[in-house]
Amino acid sequence: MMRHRVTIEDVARAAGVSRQTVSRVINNKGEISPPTLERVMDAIQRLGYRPSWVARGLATQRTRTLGLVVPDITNPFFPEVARGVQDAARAKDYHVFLYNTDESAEREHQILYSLASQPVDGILLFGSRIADAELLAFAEYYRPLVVLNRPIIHPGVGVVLVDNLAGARLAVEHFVRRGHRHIGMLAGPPASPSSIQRVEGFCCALAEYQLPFQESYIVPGPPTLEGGRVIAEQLLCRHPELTALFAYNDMMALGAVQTCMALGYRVPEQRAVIGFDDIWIAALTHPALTTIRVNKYDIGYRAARCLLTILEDAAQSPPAVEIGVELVIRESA
Amino acid sequence: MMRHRVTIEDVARAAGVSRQTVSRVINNKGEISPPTLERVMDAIQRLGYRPSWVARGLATQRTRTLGLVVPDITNPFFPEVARGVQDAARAKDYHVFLYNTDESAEREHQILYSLASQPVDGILLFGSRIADAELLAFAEYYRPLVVLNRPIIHPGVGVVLVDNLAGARLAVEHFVRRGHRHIGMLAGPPASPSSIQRVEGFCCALAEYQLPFQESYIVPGPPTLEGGRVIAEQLLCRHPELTALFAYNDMMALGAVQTCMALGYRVPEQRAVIGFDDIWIAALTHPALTTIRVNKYDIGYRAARCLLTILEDAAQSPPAVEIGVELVIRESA
DNA sequence: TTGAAAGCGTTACCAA
DNA sequence: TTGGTAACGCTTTCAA
Repeated sequence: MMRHRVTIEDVARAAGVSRQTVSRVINNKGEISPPTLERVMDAIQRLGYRPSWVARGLATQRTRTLGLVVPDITNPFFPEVARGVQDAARAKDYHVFLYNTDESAEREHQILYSLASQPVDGILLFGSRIADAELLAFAEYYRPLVVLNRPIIHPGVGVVLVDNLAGARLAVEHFVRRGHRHIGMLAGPPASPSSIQRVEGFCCALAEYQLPFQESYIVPGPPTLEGGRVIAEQLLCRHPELTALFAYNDMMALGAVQTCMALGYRVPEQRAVIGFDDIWIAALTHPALTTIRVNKYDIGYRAARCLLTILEDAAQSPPAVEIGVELVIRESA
Repeated sequence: MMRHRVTIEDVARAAGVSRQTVSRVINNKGEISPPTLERVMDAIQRLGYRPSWVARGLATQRTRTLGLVVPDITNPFFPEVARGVQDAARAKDYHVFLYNTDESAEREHQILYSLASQPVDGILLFGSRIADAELLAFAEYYRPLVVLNRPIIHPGVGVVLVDNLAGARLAVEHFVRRGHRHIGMLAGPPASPSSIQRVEGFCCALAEYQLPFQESYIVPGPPTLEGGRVIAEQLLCRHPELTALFAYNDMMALGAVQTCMALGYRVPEQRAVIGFDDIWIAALTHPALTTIRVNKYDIGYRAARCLLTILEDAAQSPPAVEIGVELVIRESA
């Protein structure tokens, strides 16, 4: 059986000093005479003492803990983001909790407020699906928070923005260069801000190049392989004139490619497809996917850095973190 | 600014009862008269009171928190595992911390002992790379722990075992059925128990079918696409007689397929490849990968269930969780 | 340079 | 059914 946890008290007794002195030693705070230091260190060593995170948390009101909220860690976009967060957190000796919302606004709400009951010093919210007003209300209620792709302006709230507009434009321009004029779009979840932004960028670019457009050239759907398949089929059957498809993300793009091939079109000769994100699989499929690359690790890393900055410098609200995008030309377009 | 956190004290005062009573209400413990209950509930509501996880943790010595340790969440094997863990944890209202060891025994050691300083009630250790003795020492030192693919027998330590031996045998049998006799293996990291087990199963099956064998038919390497490429090239160049390759995991298998094709072999006609794990990408590559499927979500889910059982029933050491495998025949073999 | 005492927000134990 | 008091393990503040 585990014997009584060794506490600061035990160490103090063993070293013949007060708890206070031990506390000073483990926190490198205040001056301590070498002999005392040595005795304390020795006692800590001997007893295998490890300060309790929880007790310390209660005393300081800080747990050195971050909450990372994503739609689904199984979505290939997020592991890299998470990794970036963890690396940044670890460098500052923070721990990170992980939560999945499953794209459900209700679940997200629930997680957010449960997080408020303390375990974390700050929250990273990626792929948020709750309404602006609700997010704002939460930001009001809660402590440090960093959100992805939601242009919220609020003290103590950090913002990470992916240049979705530029990305969509890049895709359209590439299609145009390849001689396409009729371009359809597989949009993502209607509640997803990044989908909304990509659609907007798409529309702008279309207008700019004076390309033909109908409302039904854009169809929303779940951001999955299956979603891509279904939407692409709808698009292609209803609009045979479409020769190019721009997808909200790579998974949908992959589904779209599959549908094209199933329908007997050669890709990219007869139907071209461009995705978004450049998840690692994009380079390995056949045909390899042309896509808009987003540095996912960077999103996580820089978002976490931003959060840590806010945490250490309470007053400051750092400027928005901007994440650039880039066109990666492979085979599908 | 956030005003003073509302505490149980505030609620008690507002409801005109003692803290104790409030505590009873939020924990559904003990009998409480309806009118009191109502007043307390009302006060909680009005004040927006949320019990502090940390204070509760200090008082109960339980944080309802799990630590999940994996080599790298970016490795496509682990997101699903993590998801399983999280779903199981969430069902019991536990939170989960995530850590990456980067396949480094030293880093793993560090994380494990840092976890011991409290934040978690129990640990899930997947893809461990530390030595048996060290793991045992830690199990001795530490609280509830569940490990993957390490046949550790120790009270309070749960074990999840993937049937790697059977998996390797399945692969070899399939090769044999397809007429292959000279089979090479791309082994994983030498320190990985699951790699060791897969190699062992491979050797046994080879012997059983009296297939030709040389030590150099098995070459270890990093469990990545690149690792697979390099090892496959070594194997194929040194042993042109090999017509079939069994890989430690799907990433290596994918690399092996690439090398085969780069070397001018057709897959599966001239060189066949079988992977392990059945990560989701395996079905999407060209050729699609024949592989040994492991239910990754299940690993996480059942491991977490096992840990929670130990936590709730301290004495009990549940039986090992066994995870079956299955051959998935696609195109690469 | 060191120590004593109070406090962080909750639960546990024992009375009332 | 309810309340008082003492933990839980640490840091902070103030003295010595």
